[in-house]
Amino acid sequence: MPNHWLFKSEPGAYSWDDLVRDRVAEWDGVRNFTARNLLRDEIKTGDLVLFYHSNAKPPAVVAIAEVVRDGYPDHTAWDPASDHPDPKSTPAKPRWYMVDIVPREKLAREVSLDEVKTVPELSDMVLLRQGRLSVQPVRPAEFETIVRMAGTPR
DNA sequence: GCCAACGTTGGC
DNA sequence: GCCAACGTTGGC
Repeated sequence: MPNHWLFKSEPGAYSWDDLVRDRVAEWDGVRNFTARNLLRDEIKTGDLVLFYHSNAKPPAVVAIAEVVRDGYPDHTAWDPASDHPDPKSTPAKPRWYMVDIVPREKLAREVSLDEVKTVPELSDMVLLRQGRLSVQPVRPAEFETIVRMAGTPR
């Protein structure tokens, strides 16, 4: 069984449409140890990802992506020309990790953060409990609930 | 643009 | 190892 996750991205930086255009993305630039540990150790090929637009109007889950490569070192960390270099990370001792994802399907309609907050069975989502974590686990039931909401008119 | 929450850094 | 200072995220 695949595991389920939620990845956040600011659409101004990298949107769902960007992923569709690129067909595959290296999920680079994550610079948080909790998220790093998930990327390095837990998130595996075949896992499903809720793609969330943060800092959007409204912030919302917009689509489903799929992991196509297990965690590997984020090479942008030791590239001084990248958007998020970290001199403490080297090829010999990588500090940050990433996975590759591909677009799987856009939700029939997006499910906003406000809407997530109204659903009792979603009240324990990491999205609500620990709002700032940009790569986070999602329970299978939570994943199913959101997908179902996306197919159901308000 | 503001600011609360919270993760990270570094002095001690 | 503690904790103050600082930086970032992200909702509003």
